[in-house]
Amino acid sequence: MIDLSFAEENYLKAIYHLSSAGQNQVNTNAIAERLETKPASVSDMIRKLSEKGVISYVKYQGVNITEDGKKKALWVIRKHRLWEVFLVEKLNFHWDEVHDIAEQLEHIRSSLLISRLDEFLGYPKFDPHGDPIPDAEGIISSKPRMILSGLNVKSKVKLVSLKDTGNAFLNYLDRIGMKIGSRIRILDIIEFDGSVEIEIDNRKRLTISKRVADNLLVVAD
Amino acid sequence: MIDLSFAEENYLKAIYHLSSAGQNQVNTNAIAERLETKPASVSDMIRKLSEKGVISYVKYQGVNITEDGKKKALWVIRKHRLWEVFLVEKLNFHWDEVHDIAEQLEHIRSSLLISRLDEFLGYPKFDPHGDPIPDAEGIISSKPRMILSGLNVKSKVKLVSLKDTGNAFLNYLDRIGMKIGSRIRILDIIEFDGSVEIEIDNRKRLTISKRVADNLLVVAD
DNA sequence: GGCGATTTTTAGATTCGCCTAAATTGTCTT
DNA sequence: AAGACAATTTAGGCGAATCTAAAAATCGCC
Repeated sequence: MIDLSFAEENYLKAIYHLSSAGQNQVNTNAIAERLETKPASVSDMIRKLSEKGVISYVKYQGVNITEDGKKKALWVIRKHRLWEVFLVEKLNFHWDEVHDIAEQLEHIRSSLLISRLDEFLGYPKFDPHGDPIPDAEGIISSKPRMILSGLNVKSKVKLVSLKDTGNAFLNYLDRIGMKIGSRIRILDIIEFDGSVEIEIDNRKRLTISKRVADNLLVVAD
Repeated sequence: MIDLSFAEENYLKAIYHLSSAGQNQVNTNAIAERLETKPASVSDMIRKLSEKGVISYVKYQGVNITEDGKKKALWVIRKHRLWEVFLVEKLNFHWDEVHDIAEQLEHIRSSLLISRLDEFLGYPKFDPHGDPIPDAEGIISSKPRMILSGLNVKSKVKLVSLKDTGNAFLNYLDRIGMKIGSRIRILDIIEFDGSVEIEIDNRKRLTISKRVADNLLVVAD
């Protein structure tokens, strides 16, 4: 059970994300685009990863991640998200500043380090973007996330993540007093433009545009 | 001012340590031995590092680190030692467990991360082994370390580091109540076998063997 | 001061991760 | 159903970092 290289871990992570966010069959170009590399490089790496048993693939027909591959990907994701919590909670980074650093830290090899870090952080269940943190066995025990704009009137949900993490959007959310963890009740949906009337934390009522609602990821509450 | 690769950073660090622990001229074999690599690989890397201006060298005549190289080496050392403090102080690692992990963490690229970490740790001046932590400018402001067995009677010193970090030695120190930071007064030195009578923290008196005294690094107090 | 031993460098190969260019396979449109 | 076009793979090459084997330079001993 030899370790994967940094590059291999990054490919595997990309394949995991693509396959869990869409169909099972992940295609070469999608991986290349996600990793900002060339399809030819992806083909090369796919061969190596499949020799190592973390993905299975048939030429010209895309990639499937294996159970072993999924476990390894989730281990990297666990490390990434725990480090993000550390950076935000302990080192006072803002949640939109931590990705690049966590992208490096996720490759540090030491399972003892990660279990100690987990303990130090108080066993967090979500990272600062609202994404769930897999446990040491790679199990994600959390509700599926949904996009607010896809829900029905009267839904009661909790904000767990954002799709857009640009400053303009973050500032807007600050201004209306909405943050990760906020309870949201959907009061009405305007058919004309898709804007949504909501109540935040049982206190504040306001209307948000469809554009905003498209970028709010929530779980049933 | 392009970043050095991980391997380049490791070579530079080794060269720095060798040149500050001995003569200026560092020879190829010494570097190879320290990095557990082959002299041929070292020759190759030396060429590259000197092209980048971090060392200067004349063929067959060893290596000198430049000012720029020293600065870069000290930056890596600063990161290494701060991470060691983090691992011991925050994650409850024992000081003899942290080296391999810090060896990985020292290559993480983000000066903001390091300044935040420094702040989080309360601007420590020494790592868990007693080695001084360079500041952000690469300046080490701390007294030179000495070996206890080389001092005279009546010296008053502070324990800052150990040469032997094996478990047997650490257990012994625990047992006699000596730890990094302990104040030590030298009461007498037995000529016959070089053992040393000391007083620890103005409380406890005992005699330690020369062998033990050889492994205690102290600074004037 | 010369010669054998040691140190250092060079030469040539390998693996990894990437690239470009070209060939191949698959899909879609008409 | 046959091209045209898109996706994918192969071929060949490159730089980084390593190695072994061999050549070159230096050191040190007599």
